[in-house]
Amino acid sequence: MKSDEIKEAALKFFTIHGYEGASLSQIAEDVGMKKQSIYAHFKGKDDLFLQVLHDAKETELSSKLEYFSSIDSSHPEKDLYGFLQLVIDLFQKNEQLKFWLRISFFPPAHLQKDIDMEVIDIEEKVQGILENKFQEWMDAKLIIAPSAKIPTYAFLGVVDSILIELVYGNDEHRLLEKLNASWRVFWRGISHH
Amino acid sequence: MKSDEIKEAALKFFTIHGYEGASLSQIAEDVGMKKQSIYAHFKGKDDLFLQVLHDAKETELSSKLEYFSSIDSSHPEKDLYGFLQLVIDLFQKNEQLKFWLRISFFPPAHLQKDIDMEVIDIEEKVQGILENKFQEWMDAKLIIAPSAKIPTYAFLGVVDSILIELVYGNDEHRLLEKLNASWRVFWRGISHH
DNA sequence: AGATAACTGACGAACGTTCGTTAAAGAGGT
DNA sequence: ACCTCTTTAACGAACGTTCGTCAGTTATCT
Repeated sequence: MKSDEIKEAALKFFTIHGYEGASLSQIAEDVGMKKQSIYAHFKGKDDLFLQVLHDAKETELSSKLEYFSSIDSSHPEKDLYGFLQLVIDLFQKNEQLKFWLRISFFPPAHLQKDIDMEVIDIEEKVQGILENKFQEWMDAKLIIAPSAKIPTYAFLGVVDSILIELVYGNDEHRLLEKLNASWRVFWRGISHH
Repeated sequence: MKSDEIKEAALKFFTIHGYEGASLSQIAEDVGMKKQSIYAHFKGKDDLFLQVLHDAKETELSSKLEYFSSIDSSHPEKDLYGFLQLVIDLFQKNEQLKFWLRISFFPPAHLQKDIDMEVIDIEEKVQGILENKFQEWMDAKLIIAPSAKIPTYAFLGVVDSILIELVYGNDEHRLLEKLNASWRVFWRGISHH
C-alpha cells in the first residue's frame, strides 16, 4: 500500500522536524513521488498528520497493554523494571514512540485539541492499570506505600525521566546510569528493607 | 531598548511554536513594527534565536547557581525539595525556562551543535554541584547511598519528571500530586528510616 | 472474449500566501 | 549634517493546495 509508505516517511520527518518543520515535498521526495500525489491518499497535511498520530497512539497503547497482560504480577521488582526496559526498547526500535513524545510535548497549536484527547486516553489507561497493580502488591505486602497513588505517580515519574534521557539521546552510557540510579532509589523507596 | 522587546516577543513565539513555526512577521507585529525592522537589530532569524537562547541559558544557569550558593547545605531534605520548588517557580513565572526546555528537547536541526553546547554546559555544572552536595551529605550520614552518583542521577530524574508535568501543563493538581509522590519515594529511597 | 465505462494513482502547472532577506528612502534626535 | 531606527518596496524561494490531464488497472455489460 502506497499510503503506508507515505505515512512512514511522514512519521520520520514529523519526528525530526516537527509539524511545521516537515514539508510535504520532503515527504513525497522520500517516497519517490511529487507532493501533489499525496493528495490522492490524504486530504491534506493535517489529515496525514492525524493519521500518523492515530497509528502511533495505537502502537504505543497496545504495546503497553500487551506487556501488562503478559506479566504474572507477583514480582513487582521484575515487572516494573521490565516495563522500564520495554519503554527503552520501544523508543529505540520504534520511530512511532519518538514521534509520539515530540508531538505530545509540543503539539501544533491548531491540532492541540485532537492530540490532547489521544494523550489523555493513553495516560489514564496506563495509570489505571499501574494503580491496580500497586494496590495488589501493597495488599500482598510486597511493597510498602501510604497509598497506591504514591508509587504510581512516582513510577510514572521514573518513566518520564527515562524518556527525557532518550529524547536527548546522545549518550547510551548516561541513559543506563540514570536508569540504574532512578530505579535503585525508587525501589528502595517502596520496598521493605 | 527595542532589541530587548524583540527578544521578548521572539522568546514567546519560539516557545509556543518552535523555531520553524515562529515567523519574524509574527514577532514584529507583537512588538509593533514591520518584520524588516528586526534586521536593524539582528543579523537574521538565526542570530535572533541564538541570542534568545543565550539569554535563556544565562538566566536558568544563574538561577540555579544562586540557589545552591544560598542554602546552608546541612539539611538535604529541605534543600532538595526547595530546588524542586525553585524549578516549578522558574518554569511558571519565567518564559525562558519553557523556551529552554522546548529547544533543548527538539532543537532545529541546523543549530543543534550550538544548542547542545549550551545544554551540556548547564547540565555538567548542575550535576557537578549536586554530586558534591550528595557526597557531603553521605559523609555526614544524613543520607544513605552506594555512591554520590546514584542519588544525583535519581534526583535529576525527579527534576526531569516534574519538568515533563510542567510541559504538559494542563493540570496544576496533578503536578502537585506527582511532585509529592516522586519526592516522598525518592526521599525514602535515600534516607535512613 | 471484446468493447466500454469507471476508478486509481501520479503528474505538470499554477494558485495565492508566506517565508527570510536585502536595498533604498524617510523620520527623529543630537 | 550625522547617526540610529523605521518604513516601503521588492526579491527569490518555499509553503500547502487545487486543477486538469493522462496512463494504467479494474469492473461491467453485450
